[in-house]
Amino acid sequence: MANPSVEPAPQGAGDANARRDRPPTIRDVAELAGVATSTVSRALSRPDRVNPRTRVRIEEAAAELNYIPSSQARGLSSGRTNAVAVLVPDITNPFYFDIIRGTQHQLKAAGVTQLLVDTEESSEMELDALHKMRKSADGFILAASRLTDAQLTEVSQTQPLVTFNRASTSAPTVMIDTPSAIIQALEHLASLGHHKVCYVAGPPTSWSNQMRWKVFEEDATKRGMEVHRIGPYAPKTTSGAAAADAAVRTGATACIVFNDLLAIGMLQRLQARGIRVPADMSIIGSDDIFGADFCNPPLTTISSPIEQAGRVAVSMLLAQLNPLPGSATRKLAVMPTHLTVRESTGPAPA
Amino acid sequence: MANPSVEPAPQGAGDANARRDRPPTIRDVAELAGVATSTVSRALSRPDRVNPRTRVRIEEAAAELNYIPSSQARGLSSGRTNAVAVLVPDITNPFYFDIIRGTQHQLKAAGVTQLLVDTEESSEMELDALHKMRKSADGFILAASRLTDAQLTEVSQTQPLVTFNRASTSAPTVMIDTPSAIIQALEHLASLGHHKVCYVAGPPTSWSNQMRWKVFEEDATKRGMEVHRIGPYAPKTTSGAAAADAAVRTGATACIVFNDLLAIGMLQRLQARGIRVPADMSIIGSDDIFGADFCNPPLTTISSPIEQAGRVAVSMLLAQLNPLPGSATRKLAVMPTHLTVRESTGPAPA
DNA sequence: AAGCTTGCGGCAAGCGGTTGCCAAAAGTTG
DNA sequence: CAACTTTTGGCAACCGCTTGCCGCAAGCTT
Repeated sequence: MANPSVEPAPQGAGDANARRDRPPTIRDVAELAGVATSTVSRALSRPDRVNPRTRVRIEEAAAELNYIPSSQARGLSSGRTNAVAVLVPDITNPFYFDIIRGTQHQLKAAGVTQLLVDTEESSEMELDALHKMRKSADGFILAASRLTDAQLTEVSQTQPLVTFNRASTSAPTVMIDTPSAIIQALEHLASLGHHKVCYVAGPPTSWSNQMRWKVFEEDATKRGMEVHRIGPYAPKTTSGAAAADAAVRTGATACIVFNDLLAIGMLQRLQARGIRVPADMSIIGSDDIFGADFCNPPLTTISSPIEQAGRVAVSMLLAQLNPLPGSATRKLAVMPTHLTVRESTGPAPA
Repeated sequence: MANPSVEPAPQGAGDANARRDRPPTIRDVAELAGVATSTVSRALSRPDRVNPRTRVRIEEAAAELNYIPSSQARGLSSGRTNAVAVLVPDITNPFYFDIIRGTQHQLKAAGVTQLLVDTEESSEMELDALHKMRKSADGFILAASRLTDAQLTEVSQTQPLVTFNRASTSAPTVMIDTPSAIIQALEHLASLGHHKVCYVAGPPTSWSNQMRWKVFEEDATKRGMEVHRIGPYAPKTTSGAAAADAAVRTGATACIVFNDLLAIGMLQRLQARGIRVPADMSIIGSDDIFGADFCNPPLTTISSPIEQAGRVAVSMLLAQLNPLPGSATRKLAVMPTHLTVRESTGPAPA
């Protein structure tokens, strides 16, 4: 049981850290530096509150002991956890991966821990997580929240949160500019001579699904197109087959699909059925997820800066958590979108 | 200072929770139940330690107040955080998404929080995270660790961890059975008449990359094949172009590629250059990630139960954290693999 | 040089739980 | 019914860190 690190260090203080078996606490540092724990605490959190000389001494002591403050203890007294929970409806969906990537990146930069939660497309689970974790997270990022407006409002009164792709009057929101994207997509289809278009709907509880449909209908009607709508479908490639079959039956020559996952699923089914894309039917997806560029044919899709959106969401949340006196907190960020034309769209069949 | 919760509830106890502004603490529960906080604590953690009647009373009080113990405070005294950190080299890589999915799922089932960390393929960041988070996580799962054996050994002495896809004598490991998979793949290629094969290498620090190459070389040589090796390449689709070009230059008719990401990148490049897959060259990937089934052509690949591997990793870690008297902790889990033949492999060109 | 401002750092009271220890209560036994 | 054992539950001391309050000493003013 002889712990080799018990041996006194020959001389260099560099390896003094290994001396204790138990992780060093603030008290150890205080003792080593010859000050009170409170001073150590301040030296580490508000450095300008202590004399530079003392601070240096403390920092050296801390470094020597290899001291790391316990986030738990810190959280206990400060009431903050230094963690943010990110709630996504489906961790399986590459779209959310991109979001997670963005949030993770930005949170890490801010030294905040990310708590990832998969709500499995269920508003109950979402609510439950929001409730259970209210003590363990300083704030929440709700990606594509399934909550009702009322629920959202209620929750946002208790805890800081920002929603993503879900409009809310009560909480800051970052949104993907779907409307203009849908219009771009319809413009593109119109220019290719399509007259009969179909919207392939995603989850009914998805706010962005509703928005997309609304704009789609309005704009397509305005253009005098024949408008169809099918769905709802689960936003997964596996739902693509059913969607593809239904889409074909509508007689539309082009589809704008709720998201890329579904669109890719449709692509596969259409190919299996010998329906050529884009010769027989054009397909436009949404999100430009991983895979959209190398599927077959490569998917024309509405590109959104998803990862960046994740970053912005974090910034907004952090701004809310640590309000800067000067700047008012931004309540809404709209991320620009554009249509990425690849090979799944082409001229309408004659 | 009148505490509103002192008012007796009219009758229904259901909405009593909304009464206090501050989240209820164990003290509130104790007061409501008319017992000491210690009793509440025990009633909630070791129910058999208190009288059933008292326990029921406490449970009711807790429910009424909507009490949720603070994991922070609990952790402070118990020394546990109820969180597990999962370290992945690159959160961008779909392969790790699958792992994360698995760990997330299993951790959630166990009521443990997942702390996700992207180490950016750097052993320093990995070490750093391991160090910085030793207080905030009860254990670690290292996916495809970039650490040296020595580092791994050292770290594993301080904190509970399990490695994934990284052999280790010091820590429990879950591995993908790469060797047999590579052999299957070579068998497949041999049966298609390929004689010149090329291994497209991934990151040199990746242990599984080394293993794959080792087995590849051995087995291909045994079969009397002409063996090539190119690389290393970053495991990203964008590295695929360079890899494809290099692969073509070797004169090999088939490649086994470090992973699907790289393989898909190669596919794209080969197509762009007019080199037909599989007519001119066969490609075999590894991991069967999202996208491997719908790229063009669909990728023949080594399928691994990645998500399940994540789950197993969690189980092993949790077993380590809460050792059951009876069962010895498993030190190694090997996940079976199989070759999924799709359309990127075909007969060797004449 | 005396009086005053200001900066620095210590004291101690929490933050919300857990847990060892012990006394009171309840149950057993002869 | 007394003596003894077993439960049950309260007291209080932490866990590691933060922070309001306050005293001291150094720096400044006149």
